[in-house]
Amino acid sequence: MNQNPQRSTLVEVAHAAGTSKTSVSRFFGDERQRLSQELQERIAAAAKRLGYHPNQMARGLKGGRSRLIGMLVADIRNPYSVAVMHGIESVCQAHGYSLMVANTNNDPAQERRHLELLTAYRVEGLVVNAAGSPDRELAKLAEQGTPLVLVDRELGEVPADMVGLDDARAIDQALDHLQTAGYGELLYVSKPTSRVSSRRVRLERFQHGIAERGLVGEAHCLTLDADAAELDDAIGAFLVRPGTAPKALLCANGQVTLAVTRVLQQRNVTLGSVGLMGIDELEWCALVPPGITTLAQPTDAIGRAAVENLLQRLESSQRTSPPRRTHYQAQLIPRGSTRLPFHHDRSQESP
Amino acid sequence: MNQNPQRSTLVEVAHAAGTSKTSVSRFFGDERQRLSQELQERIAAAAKRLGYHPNQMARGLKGGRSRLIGMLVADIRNPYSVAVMHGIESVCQAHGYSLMVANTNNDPAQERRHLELLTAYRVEGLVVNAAGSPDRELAKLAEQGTPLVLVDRELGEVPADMVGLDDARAIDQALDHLQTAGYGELLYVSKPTSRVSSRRVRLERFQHGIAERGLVGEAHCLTLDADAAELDDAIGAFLVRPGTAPKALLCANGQVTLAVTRVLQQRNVTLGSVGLMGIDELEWCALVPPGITTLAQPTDAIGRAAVENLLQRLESSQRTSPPRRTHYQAQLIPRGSTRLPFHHDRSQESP
DNA sequence: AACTAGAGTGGGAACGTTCCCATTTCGATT
DNA sequence: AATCGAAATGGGAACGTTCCCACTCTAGTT
Repeated sequence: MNQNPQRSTLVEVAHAAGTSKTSVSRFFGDERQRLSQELQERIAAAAKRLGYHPNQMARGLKGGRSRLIGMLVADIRNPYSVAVMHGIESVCQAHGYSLMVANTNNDPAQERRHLELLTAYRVEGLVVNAAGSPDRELAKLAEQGTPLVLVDRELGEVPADMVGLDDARAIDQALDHLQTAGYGELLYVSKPTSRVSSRRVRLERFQHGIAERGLVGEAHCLTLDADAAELDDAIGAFLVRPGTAPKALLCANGQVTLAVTRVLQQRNVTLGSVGLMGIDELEWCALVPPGITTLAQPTDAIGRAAVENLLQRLESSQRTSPPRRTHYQAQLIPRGSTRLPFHHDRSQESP
Repeated sequence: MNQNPQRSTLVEVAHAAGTSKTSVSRFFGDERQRLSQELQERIAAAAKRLGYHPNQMARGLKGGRSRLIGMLVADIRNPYSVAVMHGIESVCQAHGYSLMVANTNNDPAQERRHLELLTAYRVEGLVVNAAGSPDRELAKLAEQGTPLVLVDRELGEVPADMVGLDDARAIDQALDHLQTAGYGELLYVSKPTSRVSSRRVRLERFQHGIAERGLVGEAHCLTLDADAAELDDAIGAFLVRPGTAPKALLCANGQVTLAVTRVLQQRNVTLGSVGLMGIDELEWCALVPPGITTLAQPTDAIGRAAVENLLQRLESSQRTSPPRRTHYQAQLIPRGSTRLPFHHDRSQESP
């Protein structure tokens, strides 16, 4: 019919409805009550007929409100990140914000790039779960008035709210559980702590924790993707090391749990006789016999809390109040992988 | 220092650099070559000093190019969707586009809502992987000139490109594999086909396929979240049904595979003696002994193809050429779950 | 009868860009 | 010497909104 079905504008609707742009603007903004019933109907009809939808870009320009929340994710294929993102998204939506997600593939260069993009779209708030973390840029952003929330990891110099797991307590829970279950010699496996605060806290607490509890322990940090062989070697060495107490592996996060489980399986290790436990609950942990014990993070709560923090600063404009930290407790889900077979009873050692 | 560190604008930079907004615009657009070396340096310095970043909203307004690609995802927690999304994101990025993701939780109302939002931001193209699918709205969008790509599923009336798996061929591969492996009696488990074309194609091909091959078979569609009990019942009934040939289950997608595996494990079924196979490769499929046979989808390729399609239409402006369908082949990954134990040899039946 | 309040409406200037169209300068060509 | 073209720059009108500030009623108050 009409050869050029361009998107129509406010003015066109106004014209079609025989009124002014101001009234149409009021209709689509939140000021309908100011319009007479009759005018409202005319506008609604015209808008529908023309297939009009307000242009959010133009709105953002004038009003200064983009209604956009940005999120910087280190690795979108990590189930943890996705779960948190899910929580974030629902809160955003509930408050009329849209979420703009940028995946950085754990690459500082991409982080910087994406951060720039996000600010170019004038996101009103930013959730950051990044690796290398362009601190300087983030700090500048915060300074310019964009509220920031860090998820799972802090960044030393950046004054921002933080939401995450109570890492220290989680490690304590793990150690307590393993000790109670009868394991006495531990290997902690983590990705390199680099600049990720949660990894660092977990590692340190592990070191302290085993000392406090009189356990034998050792920690190993490695990049999983790079040297699969290294992980295999480390675990191999741990397993053959002569020792008196039952051995167990503690995995710093879900990705590590996956990698470690693969290695153990390849080595034909029976889970339980060698203990296995990981932070992060994954959908398959119950399926690998005899079930892998995990510490579940309340991912949804973490995501929600992140945005709620953001929105609070945004709306109450207590923008400059000091940074808050919110820490959630992990939930222990005990399964067979930390249950010693009978013959491994504490009082006896097999030859 | 400065009490009001507002974001600075083009004009401010121009002023600071002692030049006009046009030149600054040229500097940040792609027309630097038109500026003298000296002026370029002055602008760069001023911009840096003021911490200037172009406002993408304003750019979008004037130029009509939002540089935004939208994506409607039915379920962001589905690893398949995330994998596809990953492919999409990298191509977007490579071409200077940003991705705006909207998760619809399989809810038509949210789909509509989010679609509206996406168009409000004037996304230049749209990737759709939705459930209920507001066909009308999508059709209108397409009509208005926004390129559309459907992923994994088609929508009858919407004239749009489509990228996905060669579903029919995949089912054939599965049936061939199962038959060769010695299974003769099959149960196909799927979520309700409803309006999802890929599910429908797979189901129909299964029905035809077993007939063609002279296999005994049956299909069951159910919503996984709602009645976990129903799945258990269905599988139970299938397993006890008297039959002569070895039995196997075929799962229509990754979510089904997960649910089915849970049921089988709870029922203490040994995988292999009852065959199990699923579409979609999941990271844990190798870990559940003796390994679950899958048909892997080339998710990354699918995502990339989706955006490439979009960009082609966007840039070559062959906007009105007829819809294209791109189908990828699945890759069979054979594992223990479709390997019959010896005593199940074809020529004999156990008592 | 003049005044006020408020409800309903509209005009026009922003918002921060891009892009079309000048204008200036200067060396090269007629 | 007059003309031309190209290179380097700038002025100003859009883009589609919002929002401030009118303006016009009608009805109630003095």
